Amino acid sequence: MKQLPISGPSLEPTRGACSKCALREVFLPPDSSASEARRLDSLVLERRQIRRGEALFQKGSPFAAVHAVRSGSFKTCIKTWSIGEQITGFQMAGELLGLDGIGDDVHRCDAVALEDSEVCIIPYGALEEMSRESAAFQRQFHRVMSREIVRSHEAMLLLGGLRASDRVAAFLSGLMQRQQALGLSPSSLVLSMSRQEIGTYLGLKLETVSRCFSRFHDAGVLDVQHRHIRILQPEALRQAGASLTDRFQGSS
Amino acid sequence: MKQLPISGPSLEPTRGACSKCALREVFLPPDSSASEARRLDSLVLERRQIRRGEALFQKGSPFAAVHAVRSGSFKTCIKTWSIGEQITGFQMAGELLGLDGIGDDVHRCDAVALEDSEVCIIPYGALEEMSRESAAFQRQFHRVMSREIVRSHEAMLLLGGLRASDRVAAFLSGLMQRQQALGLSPSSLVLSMSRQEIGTYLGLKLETVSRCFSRFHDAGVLDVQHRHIRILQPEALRQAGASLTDRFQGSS
DNA sequence: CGGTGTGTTGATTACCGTCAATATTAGTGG
DNA sequence: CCACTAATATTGACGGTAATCAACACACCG
Repeated sequence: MKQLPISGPSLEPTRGACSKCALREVFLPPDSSASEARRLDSLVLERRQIRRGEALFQKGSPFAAVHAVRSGSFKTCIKTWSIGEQITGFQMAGELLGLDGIGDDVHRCDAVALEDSEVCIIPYGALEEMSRESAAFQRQFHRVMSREIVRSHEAMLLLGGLRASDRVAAFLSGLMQRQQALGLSPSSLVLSMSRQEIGTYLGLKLETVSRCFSRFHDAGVLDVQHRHIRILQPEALRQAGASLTDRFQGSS
Repeated sequence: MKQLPISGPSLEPTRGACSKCALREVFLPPDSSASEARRLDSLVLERRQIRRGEALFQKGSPFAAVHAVRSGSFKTCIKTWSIGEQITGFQMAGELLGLDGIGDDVHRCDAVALEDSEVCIIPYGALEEMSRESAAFQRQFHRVMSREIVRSHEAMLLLGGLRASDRVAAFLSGLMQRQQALGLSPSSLVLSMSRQEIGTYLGLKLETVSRCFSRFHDAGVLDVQHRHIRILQPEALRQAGASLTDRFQGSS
């Protein structure tokens, strides 16, 4: 296996207020004031560039800050002696990293950049303080944590209840939705992760993932060219991976 | 499928301060003062008895409070049209229910009592308020949420990376540890959930769960008699389900 | 232009799911 | 208290899905 060095000397961080970057989506309620935006900016004292393959933090390293992905993308994974690794999530721009560390002041997983990326560093102490001062902000932070819980419960559903092809379909649907939320093309996407990594996330082997892509391709649902994916029949995908998007109660 | 009515007219709630019940373990740091304990008690205005099979809350119902299991046990599950149900966790005495609801002010899963149970009702508003007043309490609450995130990440590991028998072993190891944390016998336990439910949690069919129990029984690792389990070789179990308990980094 | 990492495809196998029959328990009412 | 029923659990035979092993194709990089 490769080493995953904690990233070396920083590249040049970009400039610009965080209240205007994706962080706004995470922390500011839709109807927030200018003063709240200023406060939000004051949280982020520092940014950091991480190169592809480097670790933002690793399991066991002390927890001090939450990170917001400003650009690029990450995977979070648990490595074990017996299994290898389980990927617990992929994070793209505007999403948070490191909430797992609050529990014991120590990170419980690795966070590795899938491409050259930049994160905003939000010191946890400052976050706590601001939560105490502003009820609105507190609420928003709790929402973020709660949604992460729901998200991983949905991942459990995916792992526990779906056949291979449906997992892949649900995975792609999810990526699509997140891209769309960022204002990017909803039908065309470039995967920043390998088949191996998708498999590790979905509880499948890379060959199985590859076969699923091929089958969707043959069926005319997707146009697959390595990591470039175009969704030709979004409806067919949603149907295959219906479990995560349907909000029905199975009564009767 | 059975109906899961929101529980009817309450049974008689028990008396006694919450700072002395299992809730203490959850919310009070080890070195907490008496005044903090009093404050904690002030959070819980009400208790509620839930009968076996009844729902404490259901997906879609408005979120207003977090619940702490005082006695008995629960399952939380997501029901979908296509899959049936995925159990996202089992909660026993001293554990929290309902954190999923904070995100959108609506519960995202059902919580159903596995046996006659009692919960403490902690209004979320009061919890927010106390979090703003006491940094120590705030920290503790964040810890609880964070640990729930880590817990479900570990569940993903289990679902994605382990063979059937190892899932069952890890599941039993986990139950054992939690029993032990409550000061109960670490070697003997009575399952409050059916094989079906264990299977639904572990992403397996009930027959597979049953077979695993039988194989462990034959191997002399467990003494299985329906829902009464005695662990004869804890070491063998831990070894089979090593993934969740090992804290190593897979380097080199 | 090789070489390495990544992805695709095929053949075979192992594990778990499915279907089905039986056993055991708990819960109910005589 | 016992008989009866429904729910839960065990066990077996069989089949399907995904893992494994292996060969090959393709891009990206020096």
